[in-house]
Amino acid sequence: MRALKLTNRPGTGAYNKGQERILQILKASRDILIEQGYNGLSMRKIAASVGMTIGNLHYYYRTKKDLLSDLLDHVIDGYLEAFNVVRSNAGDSPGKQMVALIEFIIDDLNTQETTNFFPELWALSNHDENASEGMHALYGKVRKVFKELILELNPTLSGEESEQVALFITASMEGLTPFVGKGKPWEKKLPGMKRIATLSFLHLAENIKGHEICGLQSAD
Amino acid sequence: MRALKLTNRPGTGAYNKGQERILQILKASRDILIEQGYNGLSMRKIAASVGMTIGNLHYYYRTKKDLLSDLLDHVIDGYLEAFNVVRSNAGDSPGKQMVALIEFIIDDLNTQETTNFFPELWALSNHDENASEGMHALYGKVRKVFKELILELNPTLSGEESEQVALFITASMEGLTPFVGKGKPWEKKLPGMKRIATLSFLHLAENIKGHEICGLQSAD
DNA sequence: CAATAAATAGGACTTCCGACCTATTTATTG
DNA sequence: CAATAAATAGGTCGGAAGTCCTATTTATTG
Repeated sequence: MRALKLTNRPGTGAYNKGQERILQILKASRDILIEQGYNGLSMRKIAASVGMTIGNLHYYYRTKKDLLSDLLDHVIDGYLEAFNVVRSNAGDSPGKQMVALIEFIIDDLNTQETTNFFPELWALSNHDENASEGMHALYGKVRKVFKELILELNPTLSGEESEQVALFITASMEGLTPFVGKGKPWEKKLPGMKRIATLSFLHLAENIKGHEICGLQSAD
Repeated sequence: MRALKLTNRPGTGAYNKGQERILQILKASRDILIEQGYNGLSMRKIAASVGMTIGNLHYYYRTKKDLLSDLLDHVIDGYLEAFNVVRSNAGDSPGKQMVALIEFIIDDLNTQETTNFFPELWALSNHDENASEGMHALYGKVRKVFKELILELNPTLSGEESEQVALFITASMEGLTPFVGKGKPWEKKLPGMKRIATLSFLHLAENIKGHEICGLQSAD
């Protein structure tokens, strides 16, 4: 069950047809965003792709900004759902859970959607407050899971310290996107990156000491 | 000495004034790209920012595509120059050189230019062949340096293996951009990320074994 | 079936965009 | 200073963008 705000027009989506239309709009928008980037995303293209008129599209979304907001929420929700599914099926051991999540995230880089969507989201987040919020909400939830797993693997860490390690690990994986993503020059090295990542991150989580992170403005 | 193609119009930039104009155009374009994203970058805005007419701007750059190409080369060249300066001043020990480069790259994330420019570049590279080429040329040069340092730190690795470790390390650092960059929610954690990164990457480079990377489709 | 609201089509308006063209002015050079 | 090329201003064109408005059609509900 997805909990979308779904436009901000009173009445829209009350009938079944309207509900379906909104999903069609979001799917078409997502496809265009992925294939052509935000720069290539226009109300006219979306309407044409769905097979409706611009007037009708504006009946569902008064402004492009409203549509983008719903679109980002929609896509982000999809990722969170998939992430939670993987987490649920990853067994009990924190080590195994962490490896499963790392492998899922890195494998997922090799999809056209992820390869193209996230760089677009990062760029948008630099100039769009709403995109920034959605993006950081997503990553915050992912980090929270990693933070807790790291705490189990390394109980000497404080919550703050574990969170920083989680930040480093999750951010690092995202950085692989423009390099080993779908169609990228190092796409074929994705398995190697997965091995290095699991190895390196697990070692980091298990062995890092708190004082190695938070050395508050220490001398040389 | 920068070696820019500088437009593709015969004659342009022959006089001193023209040379300066081109630099003004590139600087204005860069500022707008950083502040408003590629979506907000238009010939009219650039012309207005420089204080010239659109007609005059088109005299220097026939198309927006030409301008973007020169702009990306311009900015990328700047980064490469800075990177090479740091490398030259980092001493002889491969370990120290690597730490210096890691610290430089991560510190640099905390500038508005880097924070905003690179996500824009990554997104562009998904839909613009020319942007993709320039971007991967830049990262290729950075990786080459890391690859050689890693080989010195860990002579048991093959060239191929060292390159993959370099890929992982450099990509990981880039991933920090949308999180600890200028104005980002975790900006204040940049020093912590720097410590974790140096620690983790140095350990990785020194201790990883070749078979841990290239386990060619081995069984479990 | 009538009433009501949702969904749709089609157009119109304004703004901005990239690109082009033609004089005119400015700088350089012989 | 004259000749030549560079640099500039200003206008124009077609197109695409977002937004809005008004009928008209369709679906739901009492």
